[in-house]
Amino acid sequence: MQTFHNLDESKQEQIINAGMRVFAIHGYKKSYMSEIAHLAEVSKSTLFYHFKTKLDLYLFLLDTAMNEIMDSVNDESVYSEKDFFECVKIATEHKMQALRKRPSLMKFLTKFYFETVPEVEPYKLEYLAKSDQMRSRLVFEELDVSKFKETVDPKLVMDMLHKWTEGYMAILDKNADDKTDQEISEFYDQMIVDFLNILAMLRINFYKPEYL
Amino acid sequence: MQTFHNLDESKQEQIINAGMRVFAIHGYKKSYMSEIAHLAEVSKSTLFYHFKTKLDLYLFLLDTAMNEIMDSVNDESVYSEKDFFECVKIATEHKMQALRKRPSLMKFLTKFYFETVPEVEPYKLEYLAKSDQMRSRLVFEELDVSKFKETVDPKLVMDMLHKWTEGYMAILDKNADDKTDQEISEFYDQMIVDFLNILAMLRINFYKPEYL
DNA sequence: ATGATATTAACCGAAGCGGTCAAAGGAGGT
DNA sequence: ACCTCCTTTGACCGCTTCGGTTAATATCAT
Repeated sequence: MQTFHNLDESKQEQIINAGMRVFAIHGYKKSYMSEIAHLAEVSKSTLFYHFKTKLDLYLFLLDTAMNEIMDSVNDESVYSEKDFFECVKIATEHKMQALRKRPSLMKFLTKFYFETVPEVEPYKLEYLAKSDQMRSRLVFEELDVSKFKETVDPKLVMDMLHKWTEGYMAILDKNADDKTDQEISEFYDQMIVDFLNILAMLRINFYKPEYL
Repeated sequence: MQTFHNLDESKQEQIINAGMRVFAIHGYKKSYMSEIAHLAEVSKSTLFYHFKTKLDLYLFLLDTAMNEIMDSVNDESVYSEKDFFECVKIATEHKMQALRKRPSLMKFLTKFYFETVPEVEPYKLEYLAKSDQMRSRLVFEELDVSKFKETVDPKLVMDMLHKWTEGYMAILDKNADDKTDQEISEFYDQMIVDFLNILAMLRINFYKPEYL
């Protein structure tokens, strides 16, 4: 693991992406070092050279994932904006950029959270502590919702947009296995376009006329 | 497989649900007969008594899944309604009922579609033929969209609702592994409630006043 | 009791897993 | 050219676990 950071950055990326992806899809136990090695286009021995055991690799990826997600979320620019749609727009674009860089990150962490194998159990506490530090979900509670018509429930709008993005991600997820990185990027681009269109449509119809 | 239909219906259900669920989560190769047996609360030998091989069981589940999905979708009641929101409402409730009965069905079929193991490859053609018979997605093209305001794009609304349900399903999916069937049912109930609320909200704000 | 059907624990050979090791590249200094 | 050090790899090993078999047992209608 010390030797790992001396590698070409591109090869590091390959191994990290391959590892997260395989662990994200199959979970700890049903992920095999041979599979990760194959996807990363290195030999299995190379993995064992840089990481002494499978668990070592897993924990390294876990650490990497948690650091990256915290870096991307703890950006102050999101918290300054108070207009509902502007804020949602900025936050989503942020999240999108992070996921675009490492598509399997979220799924990897979620899968970890639901792991039942005893090897990884001890590390969940640490994970919970770190994710508490992220106040991402609380951010929307202090938003200005006075611009909405009375017939609109802001919480429902929030939920609707959230589920929409989850759905988009899920659709990508199903098809991602045989997509190139290029195609996945284009998919995210299309997603942002669709999302902005929806935001615009909702804004026109949900805001009181005087705020348009 | 002939002996299987003589069993108590409840035990048949247990085995079908366990099988679809395990195959849906792990795919063909990484699903183990021992795992399915454990989840179905029978012994591994029992599975091999009713189904000669793992592939036999898989193909039986595939057949069952395709028949059930076709039965639920080919219901004429969906096609008669022409009002946008009414039609979406009916179609979604239909789908929901089917998934509620067998939560892993869709995921099982999707997973099958993306299988790469040579054993199941030959059966994909048959699957494609059958799914072509289902005209579910075409149904919305002849809907009456004249009631919408000019600022609303019906296609975008349709897409938004579709992604929303996909998102809800994806969220369930992530947590489903350690949920009881009872809890999953309640989850679907909540989903229907949320969905109807969203439909109502959209209808009020997207339809021209004279149609409310 | 008897025969047919349904279920299981114990078992088997083969495959595939995590992990090791000796040998071989490859980049740089001399 | 040679040696040195770091990196990579194919071949290999012991062990687990898989799909599948078998023989013994449980269940039940007649």
